[in-house]
Amino acid sequence: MSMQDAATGVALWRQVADGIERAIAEGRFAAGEKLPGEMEIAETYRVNRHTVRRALATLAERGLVRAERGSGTYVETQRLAYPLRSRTRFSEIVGAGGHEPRGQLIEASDDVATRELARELGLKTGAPLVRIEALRLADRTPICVSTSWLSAERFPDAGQVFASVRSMTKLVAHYGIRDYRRWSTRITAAIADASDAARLDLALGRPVLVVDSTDVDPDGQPIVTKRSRFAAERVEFIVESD
Amino acid sequence: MSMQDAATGVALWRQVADGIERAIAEGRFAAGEKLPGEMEIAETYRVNRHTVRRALATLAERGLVRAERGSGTYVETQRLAYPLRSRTRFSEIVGAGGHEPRGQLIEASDDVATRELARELGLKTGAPLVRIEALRLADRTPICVSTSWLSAERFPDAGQVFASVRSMTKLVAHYGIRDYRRWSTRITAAIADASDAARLDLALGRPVLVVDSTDVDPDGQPIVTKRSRFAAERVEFIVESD
DNA sequence: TGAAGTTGTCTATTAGCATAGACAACTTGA
DNA sequence: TCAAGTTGTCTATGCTAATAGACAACTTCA
Repeated sequence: MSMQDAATGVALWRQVADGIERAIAEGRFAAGEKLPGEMEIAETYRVNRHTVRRALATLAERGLVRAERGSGTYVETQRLAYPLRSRTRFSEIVGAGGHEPRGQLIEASDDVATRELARELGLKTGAPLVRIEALRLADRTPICVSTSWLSAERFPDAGQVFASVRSMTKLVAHYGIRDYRRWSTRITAAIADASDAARLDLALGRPVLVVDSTDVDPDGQPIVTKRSRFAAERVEFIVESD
Repeated sequence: MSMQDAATGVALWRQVADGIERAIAEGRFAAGEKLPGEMEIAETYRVNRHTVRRALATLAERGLVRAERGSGTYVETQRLAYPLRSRTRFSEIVGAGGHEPRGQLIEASDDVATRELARELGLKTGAPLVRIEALRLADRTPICVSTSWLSAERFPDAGQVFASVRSMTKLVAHYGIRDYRRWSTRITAAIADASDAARLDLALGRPVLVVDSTDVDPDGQPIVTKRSRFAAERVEFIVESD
């Protein structure tokens, strides 16, 4: 009576996928952490790299991991809890969740105030503005793309400053503003457009949370108004009633 | 995010095999019971008959089921507990186990006593004997092949009698012996020879328990001496110390 | 800027899985 | 003895799994 391999009839890629999933579930790979390379996984399971790729593909389809070409495959982070209150700082929220907040400038340009922007910022229509397009990440995971408008008179060269400090908090601190608070927040949802989807590494047709917000300094003077698009599958907003 | 079939990466035959094994474990098919035909199983699982055959083959290899050509596939019985004591009756032991004892004559012939046989039966060397080759089963499962020798003088036409009664107990009762008891029992083991293997439905190279025994009547007079070959994988002898 | 390392994609080959049909070999029960 | 039903075996076909190699596309870091 020959002893049967316990896994006969179960595809290799399935065994590999189950193994990786178990490892993640057991916490042997933390959320956001980089998995070993496909070659290395192939060696540990003693299978072909293509077999590993198939296993990872199924995990990616289920949202457990995310592959980044040229970089590696990462354990998908849990949906980030994003509280909305008067003190809302991306870096603090992400840091409190155990992740490293990162930011990167996509584009900075001059703009002029539409009527809506002018009203939000307490300026006149047509006032000169600086428009900053930025991507914000937790570890390696893109969280949101935000378009910020600031007064070009009050924050000259804001684009260049942001490029170096990569943080809105640090940007305004550069201009002597040590504190600010959220003045208004409006939330809606939409389907990511092509450029946002690309930047957020989202599949086509996926939803984003669209947040229009304005921050003011301690004197109540508007500093910046933003339109941020959050990857809906990666965050959940917590509204604290007070 | 398309929902993945829970069984993707698991071969169909494996799923069928697991399903049948679970059904047996849950008692939905009793030991010794006949499974539905391969065609019927194929329909319930909605797979090809050959896929069912593969599933059954793996279960058979593990000893959970046994296929009988032309008849059906049966759930393998548990190893039969076969107590060895002075009152040892195949039919009683098998019946006590909840199975139907069956016997069938393979061959009956005249023989003469070797010195060993003569000693066992209390006869002289060269005395005329009847030799009965019989197969004994529990339900449909072959348990043992036994070669029995009886005195041709005391039990004339024993072969024909056995052919009709199919039981050693009934055979000797036919000659007026209402009771008998085990006088000696010796146990050893061997590999089944080709003919025994075929009769016991054993794979080549499988072991048999070889039991040499002699029964005597209430007066202590030897009745029959036998050499039985039990399928080792289907029985376990219980030696009761008293 | 370049080298090393990563994932993505392509072609190709071999083995196993699953299906289908036909018929043989055998058992069972009428 | 026969018909129906069963398991066993054969051929054939298409699809999936798994392996192998090569190179492209991209990121990271020195």
